[in-house]
Amino acid sequence: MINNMKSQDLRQEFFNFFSSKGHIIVPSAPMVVKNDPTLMFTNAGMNQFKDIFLGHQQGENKRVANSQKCLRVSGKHNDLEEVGHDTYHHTMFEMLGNWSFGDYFKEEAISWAWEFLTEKLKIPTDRLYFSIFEGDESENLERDDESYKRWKFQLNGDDSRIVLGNKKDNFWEMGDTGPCGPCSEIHVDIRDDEERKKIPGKDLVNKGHPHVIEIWNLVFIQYNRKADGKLEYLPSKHVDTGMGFERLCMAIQGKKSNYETDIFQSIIKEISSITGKPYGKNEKWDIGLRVIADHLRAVAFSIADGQIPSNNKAGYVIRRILRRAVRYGYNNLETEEPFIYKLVPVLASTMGKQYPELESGMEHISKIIFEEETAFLKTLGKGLKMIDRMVAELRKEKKSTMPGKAAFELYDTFGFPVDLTQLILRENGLDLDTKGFEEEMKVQKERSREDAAVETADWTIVRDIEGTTFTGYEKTEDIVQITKYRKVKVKGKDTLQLVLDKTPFYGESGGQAGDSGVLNSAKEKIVIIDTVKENNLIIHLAKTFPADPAASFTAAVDIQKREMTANNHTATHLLHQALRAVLGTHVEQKGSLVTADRLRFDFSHFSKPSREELMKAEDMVNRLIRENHSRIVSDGIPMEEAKAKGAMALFGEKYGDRVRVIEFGNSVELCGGTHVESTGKIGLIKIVSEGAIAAGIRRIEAVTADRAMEYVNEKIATLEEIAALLKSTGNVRESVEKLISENTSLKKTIERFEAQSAGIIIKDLTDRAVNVNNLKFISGQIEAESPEMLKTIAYQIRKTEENTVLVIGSASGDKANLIVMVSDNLVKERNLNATTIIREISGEINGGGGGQPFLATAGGKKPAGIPKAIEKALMIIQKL
RNA sequence: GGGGAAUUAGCUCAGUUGGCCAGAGCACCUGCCUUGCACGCAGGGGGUCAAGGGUUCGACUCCCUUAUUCUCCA
Repeated sequence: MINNMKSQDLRQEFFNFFSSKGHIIVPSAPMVVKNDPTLMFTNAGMNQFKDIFLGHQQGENKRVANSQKCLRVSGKHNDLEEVGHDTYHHTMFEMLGNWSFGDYFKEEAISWAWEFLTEKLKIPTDRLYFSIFEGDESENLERDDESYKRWKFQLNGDDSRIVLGNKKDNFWEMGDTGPCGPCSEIHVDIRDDEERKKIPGKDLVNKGHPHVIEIWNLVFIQYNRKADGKLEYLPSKHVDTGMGFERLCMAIQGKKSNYETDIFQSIIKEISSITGKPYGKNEKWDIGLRVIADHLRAVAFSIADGQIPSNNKAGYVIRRILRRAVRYGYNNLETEEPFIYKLVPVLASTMGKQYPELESGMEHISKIIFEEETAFLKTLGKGLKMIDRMVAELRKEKKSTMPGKAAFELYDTFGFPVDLTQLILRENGLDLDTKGFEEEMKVQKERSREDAAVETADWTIVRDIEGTTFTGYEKTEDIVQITKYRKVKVKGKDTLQLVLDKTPFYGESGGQAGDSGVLNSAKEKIVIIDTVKENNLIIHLAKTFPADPAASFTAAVDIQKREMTANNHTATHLLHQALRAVLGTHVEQKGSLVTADRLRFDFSHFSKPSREELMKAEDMVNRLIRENHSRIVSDGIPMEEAKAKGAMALFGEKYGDRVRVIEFGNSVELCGGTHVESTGKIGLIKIVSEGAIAAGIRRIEAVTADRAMEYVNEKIATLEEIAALLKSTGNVRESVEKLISENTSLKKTIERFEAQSAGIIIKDLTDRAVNVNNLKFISGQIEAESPEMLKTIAYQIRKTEENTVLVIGSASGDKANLIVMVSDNLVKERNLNATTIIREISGEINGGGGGQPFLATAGGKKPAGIPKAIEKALMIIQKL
């Protein structure tokens, strides 16, 4: 069956085949899911058609086929830590599929699968096995005889290649409820003839043998599972098939491993040439090569879909995958420099034809990977230093096990992978307390979970009305009634939540802060601090509970705050447009916060925008403001129409949803927020700051309208004040520069003078030195500007005089300072100690102090005691 | 959203229960040596120890607040 068809041709063959059977070939949906909160990544071909199966939406075409890029990093059959150790697990893979939405069913699906595999691709029938659902008594489900008959027909009446499968293997369900049905799998046996003679392939189906594998699953959706667990027939039946592309290539190209197909070999060859580690020579190298080849695909595709590695959610998953690749490079292939980014062009040339986003985004993808690699290698380097120190310490203490806590600290705080820690320990003949590590990990997880916990009381229902109507687009004041309320305890703090039948209050969402305001009834006034959104429910956070919840209220939004917020929100849209114009269309919104006071806009961009670029963007927004573009709102239009208008930034919306589009001139965005009527109202925008928040993501903060004026005026006022202070009428900068250079030279002059005056004092003091008990005793009260002066003198004398004890004091206001210096030779030879001396004498100035044997200081509140303290010191020396 | 860590010269980093007036390498400047590709030697300049507050005789070191960056968990 060795066919040697290239992967690209094989994929095309699939499209051609199903195209000839009346299917429309659709492009792959993004691998990174933006509009389904239950899913971060596309993990199966059917994801993008979920709504059609659920009956929420009609498909445009009844017959569709495609190749879907998928990512799986967790789940029962896939653990990230396993990828690369075997020859068939992947994080990212392609799923070929053909779909029927209420059109053809089992007969066609089976006969086409047969035709494609055995006639088009010429896979010998004696290598194929077909499983069908055997039925299940507990569900009262019968054997899938339709499929059985059809396969038997294809096999010319020979049913020896048909295998019965149980509910676990051959009954597919989307979730606990929803569409489901029997499925029929096609398995292929790619073992050598010799092995095939020993054990029949039929015995190995679904037994986890790496060379007797499922390659195509045909799912026949004919039931709907209801909430009570019962099954009912669907009015229209669907076909959902999925064929693992990498496996298919392996079978057709006569390889024993997915990684030996041309899909991966081009990448692996490139890694080999960079690292000098060929594939197939050494198991350790092979694992590294496989891991990197696999992860490169996952990471590159994610970045192409706009998901940059970051420190949470989907971005964190991508970061972990990339770091795992770096780790294996470092461990198994001895790479110490970034190199994965160099592989992007090879990947783009292998897969770019089918996935053009790889080619167009090549430079961007490389850059992001390079930065991430560099950052992680730096982290590793730091960790290695730390672990070396820890190993040395363990050795010194003659311990053989590193505590789990230490390894956890390395991991948790410094991001140093545990497996590396373990490896290094092993190389040094040490162990790791893995149990302790796991325990620390558990504590960390619990802490995070606890934080998320909230205590929620049940709703008190006032009126039995479902949901809330938002009237805030048209009004800022409305007559409303309370439908329910409750108390919620978050981290020990009570908040009071009110839900209204309708409300002009905007609930925090889409980055825009919630409204505040008041609810007034005939008898009382309730202050609303904030408004939030929980799913589609608008919840008002109140300061007090109403005494009479059944009363009718006038809800009034804080208009000033609302208007200021609207200024900032519209300005955010204009800024987005301007950044795309100035920096390029790779700029995409990654987050946004709009409050009354300011706006914050996060966007994807790989380098720091220059001052000029920022000014250009700001200028453009100000121009758009002056051009006074009017707001055009299209509410409740279908997603497709919004896209046709050129709407940017698709977040959280599901395919087929009704959406709201806001337009100002050429700015078109999907947005549920509140905006100004025309851009002129904003008046002015000023960018206040710009910085990085993650690799490849920048953040801009800006102010508008009154706040922008305040900002500008403040800056001007400061400048004017400085000019006034400098009495500079012309160039303030020159004046400041002059001032600075003068200042430094003055500082030096002072230093010189201080040294000089210290010199005079020192001379004076040394002149009055007395010989006591075989040593030189220097003492006196001096006038010092600061305690620092005493120190300077003491260090100076220490340098010039030997065999000396110095005791000097100075007074500044009502504070007294003392310093005692003992020459090094006296410390050594006669065991003198400045600290003991100062302790004994500092009582005289009502203070205390300490220091080292050669130098000690003390401070106190009785300057009059200085002479007495010095006297006492002399007595101590005399008594020696 | 929560936890941990870091921030010291232009750059990369040391700085040990709070105390020898804050150090190294690279870079920079001056001089010497020398035809070389990290030259060598001698000397020198450069620090609000992230910012602000507190404790102390004394804080880079301890405590609090803020900012920025890294990192783990959700």
